[in-house]
Amino acid sequence: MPGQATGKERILASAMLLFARMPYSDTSLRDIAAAAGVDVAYVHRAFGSKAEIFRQALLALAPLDDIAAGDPDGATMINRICDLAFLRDPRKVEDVRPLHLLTQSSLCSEARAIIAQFFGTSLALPLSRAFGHADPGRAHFALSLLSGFVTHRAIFGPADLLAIPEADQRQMLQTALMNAMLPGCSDGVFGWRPI
Amino acid sequence: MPGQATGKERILASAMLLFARMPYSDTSLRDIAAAAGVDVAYVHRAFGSKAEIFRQALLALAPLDDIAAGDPDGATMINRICDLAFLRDPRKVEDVRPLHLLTQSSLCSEARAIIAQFFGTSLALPLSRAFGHADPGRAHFALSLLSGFVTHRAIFGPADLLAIPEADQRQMLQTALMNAMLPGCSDGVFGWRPI
DNA sequence: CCCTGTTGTCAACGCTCGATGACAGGGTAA
DNA sequence: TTACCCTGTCATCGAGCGTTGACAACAGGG
Repeated sequence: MPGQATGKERILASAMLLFARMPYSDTSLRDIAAAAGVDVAYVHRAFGSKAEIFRQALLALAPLDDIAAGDPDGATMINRICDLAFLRDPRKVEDVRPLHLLTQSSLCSEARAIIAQFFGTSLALPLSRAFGHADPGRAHFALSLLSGFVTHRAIFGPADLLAIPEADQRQMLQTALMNAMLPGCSDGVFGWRPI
Repeated sequence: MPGQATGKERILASAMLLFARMPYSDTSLRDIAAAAGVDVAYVHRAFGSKAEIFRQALLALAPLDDIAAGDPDGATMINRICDLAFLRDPRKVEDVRPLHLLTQSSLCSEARAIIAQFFGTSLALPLSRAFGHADPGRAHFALSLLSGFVTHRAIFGPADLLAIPEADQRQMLQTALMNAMLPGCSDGVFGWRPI
């Protein structure tokens, strides 16, 4: 945490980091306070409640809205979505991938509505549109595979999976998402070829 | 809970139900005790610890060991694994799918090790073997997609996804897993044809 | 100067949690 | 009968949680 930032900023940065690293219920205000170098009471005082801190940490990830910019085709869209699973956060908050903050707390009731809305409007909708609105359910299906991959890798981190070079992991994920979106995986509608 | 069953049995049945419905950390021994109609102390006394109850609930609900019975080929193995996501519990414990118990608590640190071991030894290993040990990382990759689908559908339940007939959902999932396991998805090594 | 708001600390509250020690009934075997 | 385990209850413990009230330091404006 940079010492130059104000306490509130340090709290939010710490919250983003910790909420992306462990689920909502496992992240205590005392942990956040310790990481930000302030008192527990001030963490609560500055934001009002724990749920509000989480909400603001989620909103701070807002740049994900740009994902549908330029009305991309299916392959491009999937490529961008895969970025969320592999690219680090633009603010370079350590090793936090943007999607981690969504998946880590997906089981938490306070966060569920926000996350569900994000998946629906910011991801599934543009993804479905990029494939010609073929079948909106298919977009949700593909995204469920994506979030599973992100969660599984982050939580369990099976050695066998991590042994695969990241470029190959990404290739596998892209293929899986593309196949999920295309009813027939071998027709190469968008010039796509399975590996 | 049937009144004829012994206390220990009622506790385990309640634990299976509750652990599959909400994450480990949100499920208290007091909830389980109330559902089983016994005292909190006995829940702990009868099993030793909360983690042990969870472990036994896991073992009881998903007879995952049978999944590799008969040394099945890849397609059969994937078919059986999909059962975990769609079939109800054999004991007909309400609407609980076996995999729910695994995915609901996957984010909880206390349950993580237990679940990780389950995924590794009871699922990934036999799945990998069914495909000729080709690439153990690929099995973990496929399983991550599976758990993502189960979790996503259970937690968010997007209307567009639920609108797809269950048989079609299953077909999509099977295809996705098969494609994930096969480096080339169109060669039909096991007589498999994409939808 | 005083007044006021922001930033922050300290100590503590009430609550829920998992876990324990003491103990009671009831069946069984010696 | 006596001894013993299994089943089960009651009261309680210590720890961690989110939250709150009281208050200190410090700034800026009148």
